[in-house]
Amino acid sequence: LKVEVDVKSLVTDAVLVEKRRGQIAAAAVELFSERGFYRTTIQEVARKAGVSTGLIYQYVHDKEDVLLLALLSVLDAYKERIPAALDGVVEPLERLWRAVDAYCHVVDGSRAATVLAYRSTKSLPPERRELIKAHELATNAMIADCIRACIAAGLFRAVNVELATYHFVMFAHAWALKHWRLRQICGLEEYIAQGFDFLTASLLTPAGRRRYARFRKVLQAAGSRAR
Amino acid sequence: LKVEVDVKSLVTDAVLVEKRRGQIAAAAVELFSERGFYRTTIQEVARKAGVSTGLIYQYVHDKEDVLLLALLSVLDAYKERIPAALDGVVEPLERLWRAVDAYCHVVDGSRAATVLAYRSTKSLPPERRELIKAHELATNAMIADCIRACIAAGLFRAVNVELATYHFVMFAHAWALKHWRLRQICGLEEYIAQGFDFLTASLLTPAGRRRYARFRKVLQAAGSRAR
Amino acid sequence: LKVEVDVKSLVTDAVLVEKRRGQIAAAAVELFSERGFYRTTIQEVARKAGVSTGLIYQYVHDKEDVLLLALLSVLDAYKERIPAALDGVVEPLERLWRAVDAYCHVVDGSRAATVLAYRSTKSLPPERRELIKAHELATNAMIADCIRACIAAGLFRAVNVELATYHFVMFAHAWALKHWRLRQICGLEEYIAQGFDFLTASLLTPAGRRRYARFRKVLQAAGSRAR
Amino acid sequence: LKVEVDVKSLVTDAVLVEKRRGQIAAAAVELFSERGFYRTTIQEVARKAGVSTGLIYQYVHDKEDVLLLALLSVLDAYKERIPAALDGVVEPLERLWRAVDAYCHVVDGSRAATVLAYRSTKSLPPERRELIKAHELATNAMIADCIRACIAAGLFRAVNVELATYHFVMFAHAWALKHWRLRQICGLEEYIAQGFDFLTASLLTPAGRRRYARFRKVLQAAGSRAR
DNA sequence: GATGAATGAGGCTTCATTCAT
DNA sequence: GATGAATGAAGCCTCATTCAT
Repeated sequence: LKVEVDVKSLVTDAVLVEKRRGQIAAAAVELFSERGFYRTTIQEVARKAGVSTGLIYQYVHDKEDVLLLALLSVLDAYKERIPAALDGVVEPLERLWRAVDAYCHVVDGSRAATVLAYRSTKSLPPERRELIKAHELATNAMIADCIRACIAAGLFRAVNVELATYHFVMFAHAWALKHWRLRQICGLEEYIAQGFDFLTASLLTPAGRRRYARFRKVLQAAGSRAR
Repeated sequence: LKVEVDVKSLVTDAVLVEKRRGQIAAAAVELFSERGFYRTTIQEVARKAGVSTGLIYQYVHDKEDVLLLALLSVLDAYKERIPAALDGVVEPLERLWRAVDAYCHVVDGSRAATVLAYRSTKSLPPERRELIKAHELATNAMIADCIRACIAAGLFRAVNVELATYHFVMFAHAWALKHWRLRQICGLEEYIAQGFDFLTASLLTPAGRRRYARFRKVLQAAGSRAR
Repeated sequence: LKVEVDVKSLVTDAVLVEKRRGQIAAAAVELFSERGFYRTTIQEVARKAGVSTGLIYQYVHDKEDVLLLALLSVLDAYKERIPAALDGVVEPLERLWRAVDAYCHVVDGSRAATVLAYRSTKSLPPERRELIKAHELATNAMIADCIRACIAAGLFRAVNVELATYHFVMFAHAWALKHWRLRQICGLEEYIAQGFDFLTASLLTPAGRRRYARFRKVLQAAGSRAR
Repeated sequence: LKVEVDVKSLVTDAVLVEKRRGQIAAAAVELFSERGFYRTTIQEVARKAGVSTGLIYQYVHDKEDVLLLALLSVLDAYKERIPAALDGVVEPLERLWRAVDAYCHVVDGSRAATVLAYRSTKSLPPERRELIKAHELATNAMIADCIRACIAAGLFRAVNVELATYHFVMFAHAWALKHWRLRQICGLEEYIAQGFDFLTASLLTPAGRRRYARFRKVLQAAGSRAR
C-alpha cells in the first residue's frame, strides 16, 4: 500500500506505519464495501483489523482518512496490475486488449470496492477527493496511451482519445456497477470479449480491422489458456 | 410523483399524500444530492420542504423511505421524458437517437441526482433496492426496444441487445458520473453526438450506415433547431 | 437569568428558552462548583436539570456554552443585588458600605460559584471570556462609583479609584477564595466590618473620618438588626 | 525542587529523581499555565520535558501528581525569594516592604503559574490540596511575621495580623489574577508602591507614620536603583 | 393534520495509563 | 532506566424518532 499522501501519523517508525495502514485499509475496504462508509463504525474496522480503536487514530486523523486509505488502496491495484499486464507486449492492439482485460479483471476482483469508490468518494473533503480524481486520471491515461498508440499505428481512426477512453473505462466499471444484472447475461470473459469487440469496432480502420481479425484468435486462445 | 410502493402513510387523503410526498421528495433530492444521504438530516429536509419534522413521519416510515421517495422521483423523470421524446417518431434509428438524446438531457438536468442514485441505492434495504432496480430495467427497456427495432429493420447487426443497451446507458450516466472531467472536454450536445456516433458505429449494418449518413444531417439540424 | 449573549438556540419560543437555560445554568453552577468544569459531564448536568442530554444541545452550542451560561448567571446576581442594596440610600459612605456588604454577601451566598469563576473563566474561548470580563468591569464600576461619590463629597482622598476598587473587590472575593482559612478566623459580618474599616482607613479624609465615626454605629446597628 | 511529599517514584536514585521531577514540573508549569490542566495531555508534558511518555510514570503516580509537582515548584519560589529579599534587613517596616515587593515580583515573574494555582488546586485530591494550603500558609507566615514585628516596634496598630496579611497577599495575587485590567492602569512598580501605601496607611501608628515618611524616599530610591 | 420540543441511543475521538522491548 | 506503541474506557455531540399539544 503506497499512500503518497500525508495522512499524518503520530507514529514515527515508517515500516510500522506502512504495516498498520495496510491492516486498517484492508479491513476498511472490506467493511465499507459491504456496509457502506456511514454504516461502518471505526470500532468495527478496528476489530476486523485486529487492533484497538485508539490505535487507528495514531495512524489516521479522521474516519474520513480511513476512507481515503481504503479508496487509495483500491486505486493502487490498478496502478500495479495494468502495467504488469502490459509488460513485454509491444503490438498496440494487443496492449490495449491486455490493458482493458486487466482493468476488467481488477474490477471483477474487487467489485465491491469499485462500487465503494462510486458511493463514497463524495464523502471525502474536496482536497482528498482531488487526490482520488488524480489517481483515476492516471489510470485512464494508461488506457489512453494504448489507444493513442493504435492511432499512431494506423489501426484506429483519429478520434477524441479521452472520450474513447471513457467508453472503455465505463465499460469496465459497469461490470461492478451493474453486476446484479450483467452476471445474468454473461460471464466476465464473454463480457470482456464482446465489449472489446463492440468498442473497438468503432475505432478500427480497415487496416486495423484486418490486424484485429488475425489477432482475435490469438488473444482469445491466450485468454482461454490463461483461465 | 407516482409512487407505486406502499410507503405507508398515516394520512388517508390520497391527494394530500401525493402533494406532501412531492414536497418531501423534492427537498430530499436537492439535499441528498448536495450533501449525501447520511450527512443530511430529516430536520433539514423538513425545513427545505417547508414543513415540520413530525409531518414527514406522517407520510413516510423511515429516513430510508425518504431516500426511496427521492430516488423514485428521479427515476420517474426518465419514465416520462423518454416516451415523450419518442412520441410520434417512427423511424427506428431516429427513435433510438431521440431516446438517447432525451436520456442524456435528463441526466444533465439532474446530474447530482444521478450521482445520488449511484451513491445511495445501496443505503436502501434490499427490498427497496429491488424496486429501484426494477425502475432502472424499465428505463433500459425503452432503449433496448429502440435497438431491437433497428435490428428488425436491418439497420443494426444482431448483437446482444441488453449488452448494447448498457453501453448507451453507461454513456448517459457517465455524463453525470464523470462530469468533473468531461465538461472540460466538450459540451453536452457534442458529447451526445460523438457518443452516439461512436456506439452506433459498432452496430450499423451497411444498410444502416447509409440510412444513418442521410439521417445525421436531419438529426443534427433538428438538434440545432431545438436548442 | 438574563443572558444577553447569543448562545444560539434551536428553539424559537423565547420564554421557553429562558426557562430551560435557567434550569441548565442552575444545574451547571451547582455541579461545576462542586466538581469543576472538566470533571462534570453534560449527562450529569442534564440529569440534575431534569432534562435529557440532547435537550441541552437545543439551547446551547457547546459544553463551553454551558459554562458561560453558568458564569453569567452568577455574575447576574451581582448586577441585581448591589443596586438593590443601594436603593434609596443617598449618603455616599453608606452607599459604599452597602455595596461592599452586598457584594460580600453575594459572594458568601455562592462561594463555590465565585471560586468557579476563578477556576473556569480561562476554559472559555477568548471571545466568551471577554464577555465575562465585561461583566466584571460592570460590577466593579458600581463600587467605583460609590468611591467616586465619597471623593466628591470630600470624605475620601483623591486616590486612583480603580486601584482602590480592586482592593475592595479582592477583599470580597477572598472570602470565597480563602474561605478554608478565613472561616477559622472570623465570621462573615466581622470579616466585612474589619475589612471595611481597614480599607476605608486609607481613604478617609479627616472630615470623612468624623462622618464615619458617627456612621459606624448606625451601620452596625442596622447590620445586627438585619441579621 | 524540593518535594517533601512522597510522590512515589519507581526510580531509586534520589539525584536522578530530583532532576527528572524538575524537568517534568517545569514543562508542566508552562503547559498547564497556558492551556490549563485538563487541556494539557501527559504526552505534551513529556514532549516539552524532552522525555518519553512512559518515563513520567516512573517518577509520578498520576497526572494529578504532575499537577502537584507543578504547583509545588511554583510555591517553592516564594519560599526562596522572600527570605532572600529579607536577608540582612532588620528595620521592620523595610522588611515588610521587601517581603511584599519580593512577593509581587515573584507573582509577576510567573503570573500564569499564579493563576494556575487558583485554577487547578481544586483539581487535586483533598490530601494533596492540604499540602498546597500548608505551603500557602507558610508563605503567608513570612508576611505575617513582618507585620507582627512592625506591631511590636510600635509602628503598626494592633490589628488582626492574619486578616491584614490576607490584604497584602490578595494584593500580590491580584496582580496576576486581574492583570488583564491592571496592566492598563499602571506598571508593576507603581502598583506595588501605591498598594503598599494604601494597605499600610491603615496600619501605621503616628510613630509608624513618621518612620514611614522618612523611609519612603530610601525605599523608592532603592527601588529605582534596583531597576 | 400539523407542530416542534424532547428523547436517548450510538459513534467518533481523546488520552491517561500500561507494558513489551 | 527509558521508550513509545498500544489499549480501551469515557464523554461530547448528533440526529432519527416520538408525542403532547
